[in-house]
Amino acid sequence: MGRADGSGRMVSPEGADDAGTGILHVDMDAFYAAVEVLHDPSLRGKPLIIGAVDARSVVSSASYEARRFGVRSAMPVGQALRLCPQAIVVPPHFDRYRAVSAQVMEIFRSITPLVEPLSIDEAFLDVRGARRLWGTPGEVARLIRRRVFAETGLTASVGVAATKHVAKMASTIAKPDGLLIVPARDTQGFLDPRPVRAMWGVGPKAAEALESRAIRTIEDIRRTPPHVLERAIGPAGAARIAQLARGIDPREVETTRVEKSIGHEETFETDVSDVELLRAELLRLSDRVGARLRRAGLEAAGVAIKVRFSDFSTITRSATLPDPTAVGQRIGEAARELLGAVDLRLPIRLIGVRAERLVPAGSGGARLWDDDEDWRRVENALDGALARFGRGAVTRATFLREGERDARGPAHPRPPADSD
DNA sequence: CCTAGTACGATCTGGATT
DNA sequence: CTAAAATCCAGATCGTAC
Repeated sequence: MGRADGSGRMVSPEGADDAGTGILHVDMDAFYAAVEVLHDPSLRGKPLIIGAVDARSVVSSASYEARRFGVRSAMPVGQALRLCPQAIVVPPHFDRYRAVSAQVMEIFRSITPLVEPLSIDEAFLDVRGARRLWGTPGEVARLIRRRVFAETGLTASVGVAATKHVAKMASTIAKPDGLLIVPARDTQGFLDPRPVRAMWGVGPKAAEALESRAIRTIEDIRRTPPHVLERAIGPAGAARIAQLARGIDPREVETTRVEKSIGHEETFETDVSDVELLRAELLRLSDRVGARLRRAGLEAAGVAIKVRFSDFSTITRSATLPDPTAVGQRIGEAARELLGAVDLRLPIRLIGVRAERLVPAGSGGARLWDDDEDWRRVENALDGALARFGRGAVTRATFLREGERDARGPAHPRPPADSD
């Protein structure tokens, strides 16, 4: 197929059949590189690598001129330069990308409120209800491509289909500067011949697990009995791809999403063995995490650290906080405690801090935690006292069971023959 | 010039609870 | 009353995506 370098560009003709569709996936082409060209037009037409200049950085984005040489995202910059020595390395300017991204998302929202940003440079749109205002899904897709180019100078590729999964696949195939419409009745024919790896959510591991069983195309998936798929990639994955392979994807375009974790990590320029330096870094990262939590009006109930050693092996350690917090110091203390339990025989390449199990700041979780704290005190006290009399541990559950009669009463009738 | 940073969901494991 | 199976939860890891 050879489309990773952009050679597969395609544009569905005007008036193409778009019956039964309504989900658009819009994806900006070589986004970071394209924004840099906007900023410095002398870069146009040249092989560009967007990536930090330090030794251990990887390619964040590459212009199609560079991709022709085999340069890909996530490739070490050094390797990319070996493939394409004449490439120009440009350090990333995320503020620029964010600004252009906001502009593009605004264009989407001027068409429909049903916009689901997937990342800084792509989004799903549900335009099924926009017909009266803007025309059919195919017409809306053309309008969006035209407007994005007119208002930002950037090209976007669009997939149009009946579902998110097919729309996403279609935009990938259309790239760059393309449009691919897959009318509902053509969905199966579109999916069947494609390699399993082209499915959204099938990465190298799953693809290898399937291919080693001679499951190479989406049609193969469709014809494989469930238990074979399950043994290859596990029950959840199997159920998912079995559905997607049949064009079944009930996921809606979701306009709101709650963050489940907030973290920061960093790779050192050279590996670090000095524990004091690591502790200082943990505190720095924790302060940043705390700041972001507060800005979002959230608190973390749990903290995790991540440590990558010189041999690239990686561990994570996590713990529950005494009570939820957005205070960098508290997060840092917890992070340092976790680091204390880590075997530091190997030098460390990367360290990170992540806030988990986020709850709205104030209210909410706090009361439950107070309760729990009280109970822990009671349990600990009685545990110690009663242990001496040869009784088993006294737990909160003991009290709840014993107290049920009086505390709950008729409002909570005891179920017939459950527990015990 | 070897391998970023951020985030999410699934899976596995071990302990506690029912 | 005890034993065991089922269930839940937290922590750890893995795979994926951009």
